[in-house]
Amino acid sequence: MSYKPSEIESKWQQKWEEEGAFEPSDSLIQPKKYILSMFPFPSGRLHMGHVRNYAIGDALARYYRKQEYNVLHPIGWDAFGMPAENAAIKHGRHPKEWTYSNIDYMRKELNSLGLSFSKSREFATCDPLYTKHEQKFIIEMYKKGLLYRESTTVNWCETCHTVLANEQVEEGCCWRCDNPVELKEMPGYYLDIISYADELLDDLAQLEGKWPHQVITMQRNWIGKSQGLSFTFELTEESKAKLGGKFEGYEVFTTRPDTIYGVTYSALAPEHPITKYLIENGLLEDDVAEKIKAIANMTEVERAQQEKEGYALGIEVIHPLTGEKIPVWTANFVLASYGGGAVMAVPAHDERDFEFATKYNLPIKRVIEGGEELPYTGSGKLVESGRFSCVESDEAKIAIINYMEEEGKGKGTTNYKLRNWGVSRQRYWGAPIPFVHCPSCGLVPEKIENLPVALPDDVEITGEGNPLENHPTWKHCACPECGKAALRETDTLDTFVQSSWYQFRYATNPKKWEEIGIDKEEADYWLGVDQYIGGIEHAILHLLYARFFTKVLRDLGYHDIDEPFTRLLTQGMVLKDGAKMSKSKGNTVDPDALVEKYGADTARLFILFAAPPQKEVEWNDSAVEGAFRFLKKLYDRKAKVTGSTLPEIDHGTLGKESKLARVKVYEAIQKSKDVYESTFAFNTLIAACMEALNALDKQESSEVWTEGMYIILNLLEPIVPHVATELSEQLFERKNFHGKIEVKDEVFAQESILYVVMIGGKKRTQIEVDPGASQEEILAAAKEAGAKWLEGMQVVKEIVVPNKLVNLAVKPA
RNA sequence: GCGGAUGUGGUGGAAUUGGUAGACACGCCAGACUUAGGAUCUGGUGCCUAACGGUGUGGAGGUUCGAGUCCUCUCAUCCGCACCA
Repeated sequence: MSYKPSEIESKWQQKWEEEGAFEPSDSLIQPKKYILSMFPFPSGRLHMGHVRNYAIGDALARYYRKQEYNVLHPIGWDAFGMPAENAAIKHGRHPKEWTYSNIDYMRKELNSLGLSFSKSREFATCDPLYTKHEQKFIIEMYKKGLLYRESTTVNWCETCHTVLANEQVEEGCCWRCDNPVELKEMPGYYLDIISYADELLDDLAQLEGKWPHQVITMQRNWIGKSQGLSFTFELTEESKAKLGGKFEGYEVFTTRPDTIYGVTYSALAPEHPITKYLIENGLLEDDVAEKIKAIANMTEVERAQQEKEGYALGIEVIHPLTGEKIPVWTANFVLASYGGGAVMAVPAHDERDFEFATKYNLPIKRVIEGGEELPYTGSGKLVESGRFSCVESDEAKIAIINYMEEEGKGKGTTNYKLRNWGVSRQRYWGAPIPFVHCPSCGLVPEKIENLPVALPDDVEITGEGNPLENHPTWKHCACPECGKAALRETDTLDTFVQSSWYQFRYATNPKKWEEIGIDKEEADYWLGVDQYIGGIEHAILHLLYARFFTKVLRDLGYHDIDEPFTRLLTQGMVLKDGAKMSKSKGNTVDPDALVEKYGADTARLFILFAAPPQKEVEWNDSAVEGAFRFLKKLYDRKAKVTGSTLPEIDHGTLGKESKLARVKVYEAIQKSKDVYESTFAFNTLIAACMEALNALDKQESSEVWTEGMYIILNLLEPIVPHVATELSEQLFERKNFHGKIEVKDEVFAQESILYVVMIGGKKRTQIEVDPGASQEEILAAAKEAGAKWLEGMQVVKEIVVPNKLVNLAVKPA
C-alpha cells in the first residue's frame, strides 16, 4: 500500500478527537510543560504564518507529552477588534456572526493540521464569560488607582474612528490601517503602566538568554528610563503679571544638570498651558499665534521632519542658580508628552538647542570643557559654573542635584519614554468599560454582581460614530451607587487587554470558568508559560502589556507569577518571492490547498525543514515536493521492518554499513534532545533523520532496520504525527512512543579511528588508527602517511586532537 | 543619529562551539527503467585547473599548530526606535 496522507490523516484526527487525547491532567503534582503559540485573530482563514506558529508549538507539546510531562497546549481566539466591525460595515454582517463563523472555519483548518490542542479549554475572548472577569479586573484596578479617566491629547485614527495607544502608532500611522494619526484632545481611560516601569525594566534581566535579545532591547528602549534633575523655572514678576497671575512658573526636566549654567533660553511645547494661555488671551501677535497653532496641529512625525522653528513668547524666567533672566520661547521640537512639555536649553552642549539658537541668534555659553567645536555633548570639567566650576561632569550632576534638593529648588527625578496605556476605544466590538457616569456621583464602577456589562446585539454599524453611543437605549441605566438615572460608558477596551491575561485563563480549569477568572493554584502550577511562540511584531505591544497585566494581577492577589512567558521564541515570517505573503500582493499559498494536495504532515515537515524557526522562510514549491517524497519513502520502508519491538542487536556481528546506519540513528536521538529542549533547530533534526534513513537504505540487516524505524518514528512523531502514528501503530503497536529510548554507547565504539593528517595547516591525507593507539603511534603513522609532504621540511610542532586529527607544523629544513 | 541582528555554493541551509567547510534538501548535469512522463532509481555537482594542485565562509588585518567560529577595523543588508532634553 502506498502513502495516502488523506486517509491516514483523517483517521488519526478522528481518533484523537474521540479519545480527547490532548487534555492535560487535573493533577497538579506531575512535572508540567505549558506550551503556547500566540492565539489567532479569527480573520477568516489560516495563513502560512499560522501553520508555522502552530507547527512549532505542536512539535514541542507532542515531544513533552511523550516525555511524560503534563502538557497544557491550548488554543483560543482573540476575537474582538476592528476587522469584525469593518466586515459589518462592508458586507452588512453582524460582527458576532462574522467572528463566530470565522472561528468555526478556522477551527476546522487547525484540526486538519493535526494539532494537539486541548479542546476543552478553547474559548473566544468575545465570550461574555470572559468579559465578565475582565471587567472585574478593570474595576479592581480602578479601585487601586491603577486605572483612571482623564482628558488629554490622544492619538486619533480617523479611519478607524478610535483612539490609539502610543504603542499602536507606527511611524506616525495607525498600526492597523496605516493612516496618519491625528492629535486630539479627549477623555479616556488609562492604565498606569508607568508605575510598573521599573519592575518591567528590571525583570527583563531574568528573561536574558530565554527571550530573543532583540525583544528585550526593544522593550528596554521603549520604557526609556532616564535619570536627571527636575526643577521649576520661576517666572519674573513682570511675566507673572502678563499671565494674569495664573502661573508662577513651570517644571523642566534635564538629564544634564551639569550643564545648567549654560542655559541661555527655555522652550515650551506649543501645547504647553502657558503657550495656550498666551494665544487664547491675545497676548501674542496674530501671525505668531497662528503659526504656533499650525505647529500644534501637526503630528509629531510631521514636526520631526520640519526645520526647527519657534517664537519668543515675550516672557522670562529666573535661572535658579544665577538669578539671571532667561527668555522663554515656544519651539516645535519640544514634545508635549515628555518631561512636562518644557525644556531648559543649553545650546553649547545640545545639538537641538544649538541648531535653534543659531537660527534665532540666541546666546551660546560653554560650560563644559572638551571637544573643539560646539555643540559639545560629551562630558568634561565644568567652567563658568559658579561653585561647581572645575568639577567633572559625572560628579557635578550629583552635586548639582544635591544642592538643588538642599535649597528646595529641584529634585532628582526619573523619567520614562513609556506613556500610560490608553485603553479606551470608541468602537462597538470590544469589552465595554464597566463604568457609569452619574450626574450626582460622578464616575462610578458597575457593581461586581451586575457583570458582565454585555454588548447589545441590536446595533447599527455604519462606520459613523460609536455604535454604542448611537444605540437608543443601551447607555441609559441606573447609577450603581444612588440608583438615579445615569449613563453608561460607551467606550470599549483595547483588544490588547484581552490578550494580556488569556494565558491565565487557559490555566484555569473550564469547570470553574463561570465562577472565577483565574484559579490561583492552577495558575501557579501552570505558569509561566514554558515556551511561548509568536511573531516578532508583538515585541512591544502584546508582550509588554501581558507582562504588565501579569504583575498587576499578581498584586491583586490572583496568582504569584512575576513573568508570564518564561521562554519566548519569535518565529520568522513566511515569504514568497522575497516578500511577506499577503493578499494584496497576491503571493499567498493557501494552507487548505496544500493540505489537500500533500497532506498536513508534508506541510508541517516542509515548514520546519526549510529554515530554523527564528528565521524567515522562503516558500519553495519543489522543496514541498521534496518533503512529500521523504514521507513517501519513510512510509515505503515499513516493509523492511520484521519485528514489533526494539530488537537486541549484537553490534559486533554487524557489517560496516549496518554499523554506520546505527551510528546515524543514534546520532539522531542525541540531536533530538538538543533540538526539542533548547535550539528548536528542527531542520537539523529532520536532516539527521534523513541521513539515518539514507544510511539504513545502504545496509541489509532487518534488525537494524527495525531498530532504525522504531527510533526514527519516535523522533519524527512531533513533526509528522499522522504518518508516524500510523506506521508506529502498524509496526510497533505504538510501543515506541512510550518512555525514553536509551542511547547505546556500544554503537559509537569504533574499531578504528580516522585521523585527518594536516601538514602546515593544510589537510593532506588521512590515517586509520587503532582506538588504543598511543600518541606516539598516531604521530608515527601520520608522518609515514604524510612523508611526501614532509620531504625537505622540519616538523616544529606536533598536535594530536584525540579522535579527530593530527597537525604537523613545519618549516623548511 | 541610537539600538539590535545578519552576511557560508546556483538556492534553502549544516558545521559536535577553536579542529576534515558546504551535512541534509532543492535545483542542475549524466545515466537507468519507461510508449511517455513534471513518476521512480543510480551517480555527479563550491570555484579555478586537462591534471598535479591551488583557492574558498562580505572585505582588510590580528591571535593560534589550526579561525566560518575569538579580537580590531571596515563594507553591505535587514529590523526596531527616532528631536525623549
